[in-house]
Amino acid sequence: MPMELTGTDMEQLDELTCIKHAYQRGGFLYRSGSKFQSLYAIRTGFFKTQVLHEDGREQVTGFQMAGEIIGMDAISSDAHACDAIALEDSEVCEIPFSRLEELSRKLPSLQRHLHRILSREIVRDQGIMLLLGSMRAEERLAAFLLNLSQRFAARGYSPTSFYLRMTRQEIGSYLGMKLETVSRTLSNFQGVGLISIRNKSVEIHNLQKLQRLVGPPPECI
Amino acid sequence: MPMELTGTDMEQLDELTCIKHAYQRGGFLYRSGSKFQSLYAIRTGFFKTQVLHEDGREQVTGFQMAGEIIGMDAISSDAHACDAIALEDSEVCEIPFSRLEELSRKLPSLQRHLHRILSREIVRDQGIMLLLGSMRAEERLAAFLLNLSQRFAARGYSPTSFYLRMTRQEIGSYLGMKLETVSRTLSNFQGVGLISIRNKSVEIHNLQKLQRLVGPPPECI
DNA sequence: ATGAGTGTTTGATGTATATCAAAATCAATG
DNA sequence: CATTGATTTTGATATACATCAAACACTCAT
Repeated sequence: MPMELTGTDMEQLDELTCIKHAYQRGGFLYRSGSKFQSLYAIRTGFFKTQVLHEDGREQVTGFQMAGEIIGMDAISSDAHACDAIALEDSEVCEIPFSRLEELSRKLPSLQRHLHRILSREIVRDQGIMLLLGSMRAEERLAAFLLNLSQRFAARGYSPTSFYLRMTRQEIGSYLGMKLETVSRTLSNFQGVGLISIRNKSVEIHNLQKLQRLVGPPPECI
Repeated sequence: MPMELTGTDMEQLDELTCIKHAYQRGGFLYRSGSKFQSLYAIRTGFFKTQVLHEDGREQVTGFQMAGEIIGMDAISSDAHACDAIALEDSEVCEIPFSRLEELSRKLPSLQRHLHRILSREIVRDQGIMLLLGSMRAEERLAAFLLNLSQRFAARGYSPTSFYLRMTRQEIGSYLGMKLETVSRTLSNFQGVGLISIRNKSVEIHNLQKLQRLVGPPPECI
């Protein structure tokens, strides 16, 4: 998990023997309200997290992929605050949180790492607030595609050609728009030659143009 | 800061002698990009945090009041990710983060407390994502007023009569709507007798009705 | 293969909220 | 106390996105 640990630290880290679990597509990693015990490191696969409003409305709060840690919202109340659902067959490492806390008291570098992970999640959420609060549909979708592109690239996959694991409906929920608007906007992008999209396969033809789209609102150009 | 500490722990906690600072209204507690050193506990007053997009757009990400901790977004990158600005004359306690980490290695209850605070911020942000992604202007504003109400109540102030420290513009930025829409919606609330609002003084006449407003979308009633 | 069911696209229309604009109110300062 | 600038309210209009609806394409199981 952490990369910047010294040799002896590393051995102690082994104590944090995570338990591996497999989840089928559609399976719940955890449910909102269930007792908090562990964080989960995604080894392979793809998840979404969503919060449900009493009245049935749902909001997708994130899409998580290999190497990312999930479940941190539950620390504050000892119960999970959202659902986590596998979007494809996946493997996760369960990290018992009490062990992690114990160990991070002994290993300052692990402690620092944990704090960074928690903080990174806060920064990510703020980015989404910016997106939801002040961007138009086109910009949101461009930002979304660029974000996926970067994360795939960071994992050694193509930044310009990838497969969407989520439905238009889930993209829309995440970005605060309706599935029809998602579909229309993607079609527009294709229409102007920015991307090719056929079902869930995306090919980005012009990353820079996409980046410029996220930028200033139309009146400012 | 933490309430659930044993006696001897408490003495050690004294080592975490925070440095007190005063800020005038309009003053920056920290700026986006500045080096991260400390978290800040607000003792008195009122702050806002905002992220700025390159192209000038800004998004208010939160309003913080006495007793709340601020600055946690900066842990992940060692630099602040947003601005924090005093909305009235305020006092904060600076908590050097390296000292806090050090001490929380010795005091499990402090460690746990810190983790909870970080996690609570994540949960809060998810709530705002839900609000921005799936609520209408009326619901957002009702949720906003109720949230302020609860937080004032928790501090011993009236939950039904309080003073808004922020402008309509700042409320709008926070809630993802324009200041005119904020103004109009507040006028509507007043029109139907839900609240009285004169400039920045709010009086809530019917908390329950306000609560019901946050709930289901109109078609579902 | 074939059909059922789910997900996607596209069109026509409606509506919530943004935009533009002007007046009214408030706060600060000399 | 008067003046200036910021903030707020309110109205008229525009527009981005939602809604409703129907056709179309996948996926999966029989």
